Amino acid sequence: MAEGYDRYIFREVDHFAPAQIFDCGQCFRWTEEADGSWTGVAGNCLANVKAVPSSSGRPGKVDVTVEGSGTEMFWRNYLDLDPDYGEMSGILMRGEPEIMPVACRAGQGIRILRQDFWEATLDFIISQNNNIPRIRGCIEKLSEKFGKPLGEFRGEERYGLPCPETLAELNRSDLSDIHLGYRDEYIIKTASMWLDMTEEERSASVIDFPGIGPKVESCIRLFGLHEMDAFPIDVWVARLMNRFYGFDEKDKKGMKAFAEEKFGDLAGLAQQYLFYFIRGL
DNA sequence: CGGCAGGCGGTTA
DNA sequence: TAACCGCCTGCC
Repeated sequence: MAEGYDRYIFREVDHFAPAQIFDCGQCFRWTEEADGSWTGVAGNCLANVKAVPSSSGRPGKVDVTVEGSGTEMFWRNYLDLDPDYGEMSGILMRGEPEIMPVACRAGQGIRILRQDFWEATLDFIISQNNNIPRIRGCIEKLSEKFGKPLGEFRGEERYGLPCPETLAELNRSDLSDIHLGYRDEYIIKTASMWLDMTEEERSASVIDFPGIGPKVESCIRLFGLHEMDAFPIDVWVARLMNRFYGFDEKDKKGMKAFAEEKFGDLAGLAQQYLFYFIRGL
């Protein structure tokens, strides 16, 4: 290993499966290495994360190797290592006896990352009318072209996500080689609006940014503001709600009310278990 | 080539 | 308020 890396070992962690956390649609910048560890970018910090299981079902360790400025506290917070996911999934299982226990067991290594508000905003505007591999490609290309170089990890240079100041200055033609389609306009407008607002104004009016409707807003609230009661309904969740609970796939209102009643404060976590479960079927 | 997936914005009644 | 369609790219 090269010099200049910091390494943090978090002990006694259970409910932590990188493949579930980084590949369940909440983030787009993490990729799996041949050894089963995951490398990715959060904020302007580059890291490699590895789960180290211990014997016979005891809580294991999370091994984080960092290139950049992220502190131990930053990564503990970003990976959401403090909340008791066993307790939270237990509450969800007891509240809904039909499909939730199965979904919770299938995705018991899921945690909801505490991502940056701007990062979630940019990512989920790009996610509209789009699929995960293409979203990942767009965000990588955007970062390579307009983001800050963060250093190399295992021979590959990585870049931070472009800041709103940079994107607000661009024309649509600057973004044409990223292949964002009509979303390029939303990104530029949102970036310039972002700069004129306080943090309170931004979080109070997420849905007023161009390119953000109810679904994208819910994603930004859940993943960028860690509002655990937000319940994003994408096509997969709508299909699941139809298949297992008999909702009409267009009845988003009914689904929201159901989620609020059954899952309450933990609806967002419930959504992640359900999303992970239905995608695996 | 056509069909389709994906979520928002705008228009219509 | 709901119903509908266009937007853009990539994959089948």
